[in-house]
Amino acid sequence: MERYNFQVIEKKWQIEFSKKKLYREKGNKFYCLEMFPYPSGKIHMGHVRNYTIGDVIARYKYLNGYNVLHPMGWDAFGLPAENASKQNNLHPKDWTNQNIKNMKSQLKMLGLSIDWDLEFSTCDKDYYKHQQEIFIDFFNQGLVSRKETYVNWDPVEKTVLANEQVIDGKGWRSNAIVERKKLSQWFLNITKFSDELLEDLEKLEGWPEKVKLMQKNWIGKSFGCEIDFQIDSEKEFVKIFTTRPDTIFGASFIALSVDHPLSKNFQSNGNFNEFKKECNKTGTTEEALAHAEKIGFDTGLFVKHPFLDKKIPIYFANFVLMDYGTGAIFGCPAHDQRDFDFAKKYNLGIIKVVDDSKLGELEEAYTGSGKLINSDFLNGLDVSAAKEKIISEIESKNIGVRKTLYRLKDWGVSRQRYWGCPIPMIYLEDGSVVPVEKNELPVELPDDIDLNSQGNPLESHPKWKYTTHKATGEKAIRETDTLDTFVDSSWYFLRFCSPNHQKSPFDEEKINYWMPVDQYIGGIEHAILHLLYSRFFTKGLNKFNNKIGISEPFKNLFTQGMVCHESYKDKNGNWLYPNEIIKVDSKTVVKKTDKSKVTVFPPESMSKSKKNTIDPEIMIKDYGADAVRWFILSDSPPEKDVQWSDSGVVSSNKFLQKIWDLNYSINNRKEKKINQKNEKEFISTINSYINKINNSINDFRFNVSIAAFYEIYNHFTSFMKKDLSNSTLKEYIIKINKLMIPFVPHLAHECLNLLKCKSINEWPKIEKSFLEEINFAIQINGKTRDIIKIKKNSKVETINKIVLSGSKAKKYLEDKKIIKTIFVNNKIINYIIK
RNA sequence: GGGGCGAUGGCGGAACUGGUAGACGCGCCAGUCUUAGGAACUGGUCUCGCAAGAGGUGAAGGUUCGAGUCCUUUUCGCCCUACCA
Repeated sequence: MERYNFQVIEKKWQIEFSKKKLYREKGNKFYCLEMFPYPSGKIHMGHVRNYTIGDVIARYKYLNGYNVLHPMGWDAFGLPAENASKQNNLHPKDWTNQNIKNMKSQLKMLGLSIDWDLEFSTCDKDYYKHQQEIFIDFFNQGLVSRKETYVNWDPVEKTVLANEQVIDGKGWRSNAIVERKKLSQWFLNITKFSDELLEDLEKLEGWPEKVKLMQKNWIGKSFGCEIDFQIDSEKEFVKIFTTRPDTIFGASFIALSVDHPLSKNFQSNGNFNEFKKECNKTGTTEEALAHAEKIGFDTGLFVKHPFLDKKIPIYFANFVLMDYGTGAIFGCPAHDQRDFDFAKKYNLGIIKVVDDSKLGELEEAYTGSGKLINSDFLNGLDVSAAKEKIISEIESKNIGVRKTLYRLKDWGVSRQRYWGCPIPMIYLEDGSVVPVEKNELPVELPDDIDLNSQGNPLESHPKWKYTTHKATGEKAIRETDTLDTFVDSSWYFLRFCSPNHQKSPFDEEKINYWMPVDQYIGGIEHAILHLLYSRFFTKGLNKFNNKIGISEPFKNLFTQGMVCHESYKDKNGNWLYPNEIIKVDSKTVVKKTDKSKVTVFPPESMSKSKKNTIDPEIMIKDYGADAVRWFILSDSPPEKDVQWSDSGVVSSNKFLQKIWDLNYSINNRKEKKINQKNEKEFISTINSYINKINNSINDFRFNVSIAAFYEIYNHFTSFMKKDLSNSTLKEYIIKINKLMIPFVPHLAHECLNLLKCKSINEWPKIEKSFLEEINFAIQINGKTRDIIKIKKNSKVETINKIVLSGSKAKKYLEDKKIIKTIFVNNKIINYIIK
């Protein structure tokens, strides 16, 4: 067998790839983008999968005649750099640049078709300068506001977190229980686009339904109305929000959040304060929240029912949130489960107002549809009609208004951190806040900082902090907060179109040509945050700057699954890396060092904490980049999780070796006799495989493409032995090599080189004339009895003749009466017999 | 609690709009060749059966000439989300 030396050959082609880009003079544009990597220092298998998928698409589109943009850069700001700096006494800038250098060389080892001339980092002042400009534009357009609000304070990271960064009441990174703290913060007013962000989801046909649904739920639009309930014996009102105004005749209590303004009246009430404490104690775990008991505090106050001569008690309740709606609700126990639980506990009335067509007492709330009962003028209407009627009634009585509510909140972007984009605002002595003059940009991050100072190092950097307002010469103080790093990644895809443009964030002409991104590829973990923010930025820029002419940044989105591996624990309960264990047999796994027994845990997403990671660089060095790419694409559909297996990559390597050997053998094959039947059969099958590969690439089913290559290899080896011309074999192995370029670019190029192929930058066309014969199924009573090869569009009569003259199905038809024949062109014929 | 996705051999997974179930790979079994090795090659591998054949896609029912695919019910698993009024 002819050896293939991937170490030497891959390096050789990587030099070629870095010179050769995917641009073409002619052809439609195609912008292929993978999600922005954070420069953590080393690539992991998740990156390998992401960029391999992207590379397949980029190269495939290029070979099919597209002018392809395939850039890469670095999402380089963020907390890890600061933490690492403290540990290693290395400046965040140096730590980040080192990491970038290392990761870039690792990515190059994968043989990706990236145009590195477009590379930039978000921590480059050339980049964040333009970001500051956009921020100021947004500020002038009313898309930025400053609000004094309660924020999610992470006591470990000593910073504010966005709502989206709080998971189960804990910081997404530190896992510390998040505290509430009142701070003045900068907000991007994403809620100004709530409706557009929601409605435009429908335009995104190339997005997974799942992601669109997650965004829809996150925006959380709901219809209903506000109603004012007059507090008995007082002039005050309680304003509530409800989506079920139709159930107002079933109202039996009012529930307020403990933070509701009315709570001021109870500040000196010890019982109330105790109750409030009790509410705050409610656990933060999922389990606790799911089963948290509904508890209330009776205020002793009542409201008047707006349509009945009835008093309704007011409670404070732990399940009412201040930051949604008005922080107050009316409870209709019969038709809301929470209200039902609450009413049971405090013995409040349960009045059925929607007919559930069941007799007797309710055992749980009925939330379905039906006709209204016990509801005066609403009786007999169904739920939606009742809603309409009651809302107009409420509006005409002037006690409330129709209202649409969103769950989406404005995006708090202030971070009390050093390693981020400085917010280009200054505070004047009179207390006003103004943007930095645009010609003063960038507001540069100072290098000389003391990272060991408490809190934000920018706070304790007087030279940087104290400045003057250039327009008036007034003394001023800089904003020392920096921007959330999600801001950095909300427009980088625009910058890639013209990364060196100096005058403005982007060259309009370039944007108009390249945007939107034709294919965006990344992880599902960005389904909400990053993708929603990017959509918001695009809309913000489009609406006010009118520069980009698009309202959605990503035409097609693909979310890949994770890379998984088993994890191992030794007898002392310590996690072990895969290379610290030995598999004795299918059941026994032992530790390398002392041969002690190891417990094996089922595969899950690779993570450093469980040490179930595989270093891509080692795999590339041992088996070659092509083998790693091949394996990661071959084993599972790309949107599903894939399980890394060493034996899988070993066999990938072996197969690629065989492909090389096949090319070599064809190149040196002795000429054989020519057999026309063989020629035709060989070529027609190859054409059906080309068809299969085209379809599977277009559908992102690369595992199916790869299966087809295995079949192709088997097809070639069986025909190598038969009578078939060398020219045919050579012609078609060249086509196959071209089909392999997107998957294994090094090997494919080397093979084409071996065969002295000159025209490599084109995709093989299917020769339709060779796809005339098809497999056709013969069924008897719905059971398949034979498969025959026939010409496309053969007539029933022709098929009948073939069946009766010699097919395996013939014997089933003898002496039988055919009562019906079902014929489906090019597929089956089904004889129904008695 | 709400929402979504899924269930096919020992394993990962194929099967385009209903039309050859199990492609392809891994693993396993047997054989060949061997400086007997975790190399290479050949054959086998859903179940029952010597065979012809029959059964078979989590379970039950339905529609159809024909169901892994469509409908109803149900069980299990995974993911997201959360007192959102």
